[in-house]
Amino acid sequence: MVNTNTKDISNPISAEAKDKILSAAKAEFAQFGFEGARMQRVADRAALPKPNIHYHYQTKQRLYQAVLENTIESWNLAFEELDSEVEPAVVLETFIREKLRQAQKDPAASRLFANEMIQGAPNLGPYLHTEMHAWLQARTEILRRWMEDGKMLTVDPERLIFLIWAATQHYADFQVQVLALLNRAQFNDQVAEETANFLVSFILRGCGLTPEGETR
Amino acid sequence: MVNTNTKDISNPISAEAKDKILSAAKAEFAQFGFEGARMQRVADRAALPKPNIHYHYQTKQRLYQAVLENTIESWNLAFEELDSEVEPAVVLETFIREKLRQAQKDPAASRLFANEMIQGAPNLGPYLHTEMHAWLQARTEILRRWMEDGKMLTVDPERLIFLIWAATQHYADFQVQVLALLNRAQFNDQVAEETANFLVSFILRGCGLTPEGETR
DNA sequence: GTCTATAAGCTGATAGAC
DNA sequence: GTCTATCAGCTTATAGAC
Repeated sequence: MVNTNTKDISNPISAEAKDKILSAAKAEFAQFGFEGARMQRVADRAALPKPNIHYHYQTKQRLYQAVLENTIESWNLAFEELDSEVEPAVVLETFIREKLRQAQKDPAASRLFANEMIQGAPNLGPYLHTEMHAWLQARTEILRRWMEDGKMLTVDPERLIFLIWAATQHYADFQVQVLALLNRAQFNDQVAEETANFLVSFILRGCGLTPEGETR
Repeated sequence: MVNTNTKDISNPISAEAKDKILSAAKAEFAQFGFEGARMQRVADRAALPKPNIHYHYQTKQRLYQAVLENTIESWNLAFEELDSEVEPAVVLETFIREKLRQAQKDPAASRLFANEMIQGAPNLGPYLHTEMHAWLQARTEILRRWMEDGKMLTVDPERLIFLIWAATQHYADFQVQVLALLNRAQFNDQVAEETANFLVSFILRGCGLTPEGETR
């Protein structure tokens, strides 16, 4: 095996097919989970014959892992920001808005993880205890420092992160419920903006960080 | 069909078998979703031969709908409380603690709904637009009245409910992730208590309802 | 009502032509 | 690398004995 990268640069046509398959598989696994996913539907979504999928990824299990790795990659890229020296309110607001933006732009990624977690993380179990744990530790350390410095109220930092994750991912994972209950047809920019504004002001207030313009 | 109830009172033995099947099916559908669920695994979980499942519920689809209806029933029973004349802080605290208690006691119910929503609510679509919509309307009306009366800060009432749902259900749906990141082996009473205390004080503060003992 | 045996069709995966 | 044809095993569901 010469090249284990996601994209095989040596053959653009093959790389394009692999990307198309990966994207189709992501949607399929996100909606139905690993066991519920069908290779035929992946092929249909990618508009390719079924054997092509097996040619590029051999088995359903390998395809699933490729999708997971590919998604985690882009997932992590976006959230390194929460470690700056700027004001807590600004950092938290950026974090919340970015998470919500991802939930709107790529709900399939969120649903893919939700499915994997609901099933008990059979594939991402090790990841939770290593990279994700380390990521969380680094963020909570920053939060703890802010609390010690009196820059924000003292709250359980891990559970604060959990709440932000849950509250933002909810708009991807439960999108159909949210839209039905809000009488909206789609999760467009307006709904996203209203949601972001609510979440930012509500969560900042919970952290003792009075949103600007609010009188106390 | 004489008796369409969940429990067939006329035959206790049969009723017991149906309950055992329903409980097993709930666990299976909660973990794998409708398409990922296997009738053989349902039978194994119920410790019954597979044909018995089909004798009582005919098809996989009917079994799934029976599980959904059964779960919604017990789901709704617990949340009528949010319409009293007592203090907002008390009502919200009761609501949050009750939701979290359910997430701990019956995580399968939460995961079942999560799976159905992630898949786009193919079976609960109508329910979202009728009963659930009506339930939410009634609660947000109470919240709006409290806001008008100055009893709490003015925030988007629908999204406040969404946040409480998301934040509490997270501990059922993402339990494996939460436990891994908190370095805990199980979601026991202590973890639940710590979580409830965090959520209550954080969310009440977000609503402008200072938790008792907090200095501002 | 319960269970063993089995049918009919679907699903992941491959053989082999191009 | 891509596609048609196809296999082996699994999955839902039922037939029929008890």
